[in-house]
Amino acid sequence: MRGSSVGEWPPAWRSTHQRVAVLGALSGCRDFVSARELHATLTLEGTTVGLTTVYRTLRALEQGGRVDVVRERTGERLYRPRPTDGHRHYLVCRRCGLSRTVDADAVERWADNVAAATGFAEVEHTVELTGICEQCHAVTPS
Amino acid sequence: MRGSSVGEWPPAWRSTHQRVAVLGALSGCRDFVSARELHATLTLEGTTVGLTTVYRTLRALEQGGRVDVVRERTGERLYRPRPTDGHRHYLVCRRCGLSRTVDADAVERWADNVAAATGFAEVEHTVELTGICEQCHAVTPS
DNA sequence: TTCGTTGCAAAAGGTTTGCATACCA
DNA sequence: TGGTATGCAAACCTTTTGCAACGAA
Repeated sequence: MRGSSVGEWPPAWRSTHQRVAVLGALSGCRDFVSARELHATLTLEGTTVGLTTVYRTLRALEQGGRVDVVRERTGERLYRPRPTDGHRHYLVCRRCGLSRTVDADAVERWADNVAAATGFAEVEHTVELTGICEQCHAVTPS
Repeated sequence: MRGSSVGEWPPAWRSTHQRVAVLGALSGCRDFVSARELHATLTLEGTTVGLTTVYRTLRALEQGGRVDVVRERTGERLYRPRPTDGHRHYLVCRRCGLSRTVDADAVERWADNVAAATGFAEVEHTVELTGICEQCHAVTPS
């Protein structure tokens, strides 16, 4: 979305072992994960972090534009570290969760045009693509 | 409003006064409404309908593809009757909720191309556009 | 009469908050 | 030391479900 400054989030961001752990675990994820999954992973690793802290950290990252967020059908939020600057769009497998970055220039251009044509200001867009990846589809086509 | 030639999703769809009321109230909405708002509206009108029934009716309409659904930032679902067949995309004002149908052929084509190029099956897409409408922006630019 | 539908209450599920404690800078 | 971060428990919100009563066909 437009207008999010990617630089520095909270004025004072302390480096605690919990935050480092959350960031580390998140970085290790290639696909989208929920706060609960992240918390479970950390716990299994032996890291002591509260679920609340995971939520708070993810929210801070989200506000800072450092992660991409999609919503499950249930409303649950799934997070993924943002590879580079600017936002990305993904195609996520509904079966296994595999995510794949897709080229979304066409959508970006379209969104810009809509913004210009409608008179709306501060137009932001969310695009979510889901499907069944080749592997999953091979196992159970329908 | 007219409800006779409605469609036929659930194998057996009984016409109860509650369902007629929900459909009527929903039809009267030009913009997106939540289940709670719909329920409140009906209650104010003097119609006795349970919140549960509103949810169930909306879910049935959603499954039958008779309403468009968007998600609030909070995760809350907002519904709007679908004008015609085929799904639509909207540009919604974050201040007043005003919604506007936008031409989304470009996005449809792009989604189809992505589906074809990635090997994913049953690709579905969700596109949500939000902004500040001209009126609201005139009142408080930022 | 039959069986889908309703509504209340309670559960579920995810996310946020209050508040006392712990700890980084 | 000062003020931020943490974590537990409880609160919140929206949505779903169990179940007995109801009512359309």
